[in-house]
Amino acid sequence: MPFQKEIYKSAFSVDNVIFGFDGDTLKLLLIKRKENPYAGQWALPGDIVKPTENLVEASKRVLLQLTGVRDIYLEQVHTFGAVDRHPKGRVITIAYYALINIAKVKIEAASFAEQVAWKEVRSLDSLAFDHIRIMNYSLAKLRQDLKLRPIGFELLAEKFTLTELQRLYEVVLEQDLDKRNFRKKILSMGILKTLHELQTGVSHRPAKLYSFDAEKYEVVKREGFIFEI
Amino acid sequence: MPFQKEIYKSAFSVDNVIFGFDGDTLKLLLIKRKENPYAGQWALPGDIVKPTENLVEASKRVLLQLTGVRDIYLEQVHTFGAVDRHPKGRVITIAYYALINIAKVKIEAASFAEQVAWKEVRSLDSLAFDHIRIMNYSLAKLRQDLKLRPIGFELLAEKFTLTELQRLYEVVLEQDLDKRNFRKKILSMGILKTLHELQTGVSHRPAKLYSFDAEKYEVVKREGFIFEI
DNA sequence: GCAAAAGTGTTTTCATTACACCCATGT
DNA sequence: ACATGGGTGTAATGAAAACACTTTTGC
Repeated sequence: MPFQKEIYKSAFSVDNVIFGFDGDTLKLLLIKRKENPYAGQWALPGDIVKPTENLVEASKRVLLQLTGVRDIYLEQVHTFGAVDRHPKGRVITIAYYALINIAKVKIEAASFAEQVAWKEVRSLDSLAFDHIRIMNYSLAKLRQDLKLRPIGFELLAEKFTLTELQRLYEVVLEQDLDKRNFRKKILSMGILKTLHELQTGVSHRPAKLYSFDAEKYEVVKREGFIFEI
Repeated sequence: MPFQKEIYKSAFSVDNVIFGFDGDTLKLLLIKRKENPYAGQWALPGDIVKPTENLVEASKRVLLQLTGVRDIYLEQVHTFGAVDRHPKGRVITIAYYALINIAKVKIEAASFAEQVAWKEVRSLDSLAFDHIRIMNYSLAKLRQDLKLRPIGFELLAEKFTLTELQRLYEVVLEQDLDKRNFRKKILSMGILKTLHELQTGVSHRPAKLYSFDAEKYEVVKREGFIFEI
């Protein structure tokens, strides 16, 4: 018997903070809980970790089970462990965050999720447990990371215009950026591929399309580079 | 009964990565374990979290019990949760790190610590559990944080010279810094108090003494400032 | 031909870097 | 008087910020 019985009176869970972008606003993937505690309330998709699974695996499994979302890169944010954060016992939770393109995934409620939906981050005021706090913490980390690394490409379609990319940065950072300076900077990083294709079906001058060049990024990253907007 | 029994077959611990500076090298506070697993090996001071304590509290309690170190600011680094990281069961651990001035604390082994000691970070090659990995991860975070915030003052005496401060940055970052530029920069931040006192007992021109001005730092921080060396 | 967004360069400003000599003290 | 680290300023370079007009398409 490795430890005394009493230490087993605790459990740990994972919670996923999944940000999505619809071209206009920043959204969060939430489930409506079917079961108690907090039945009927919106919550982050999360659940207890099984004894035989690693944390990120657990996070991916839970996300898939509850929302149908699969195959995404999750980054650990922080562990929340206040004694009273869960009404039914001592449950600490490890939060993970990710960015995804809303148009690329289909969401589907299952397990103890009664519904799944994308909700605007700015409109959220209450969530189950301490999930508002977890969301705010993750959002702060997202903003910080967005300034240091080229994340954010995940949130767009495969092919995107520079204006779309700029809009994404503006929405996440909640600040306006200068068009010329933004383009100069993002292009000078050498992590975009010009596709020599144009936007179609717009009633104005069509924009050039770009895609994120993961290989170039790897090279640049190895040489130790700092991404900053 | 909140959850099924089986989820209680897991536990969580905290581990402390305590960096210290002796004016010359960066050190890590370690304990020699008295008990199994890993009896006789050096390890980070850590232990299982009790059901009734918050995580940081647990971290402080464990640190005090094992090493005698009290009253320090601990920052959460990351949670490590590989299924096989603990030989006796499923134990995930939340790592905290801190910086302290070696001369200011007295360390004292107790509980399941047979010894406590400061070991040079550069000389470490193996530790109990996955503690080397945890240390490396924390060191990376320390370096990152050192560039963004004025931590590091914790590692020095109340009164210090600019050369001492520079030496600290050089040791942690493992790079040489230009004396004039370092001084220009650190002074321009307005977070140091000039004490109008001089070093004594040195066989060269005595240096001016400074102290960290926490109030000025709070003001500057509120106005949103970025510390960078 | 008008509306709507795309696309494009230059100047100014500021921060970073590189760099060498005199100063105050103890022995 | 010499050895030791303390202390100081300036010029050159490069990055960031500010800023306005022409272009291309659909209707």
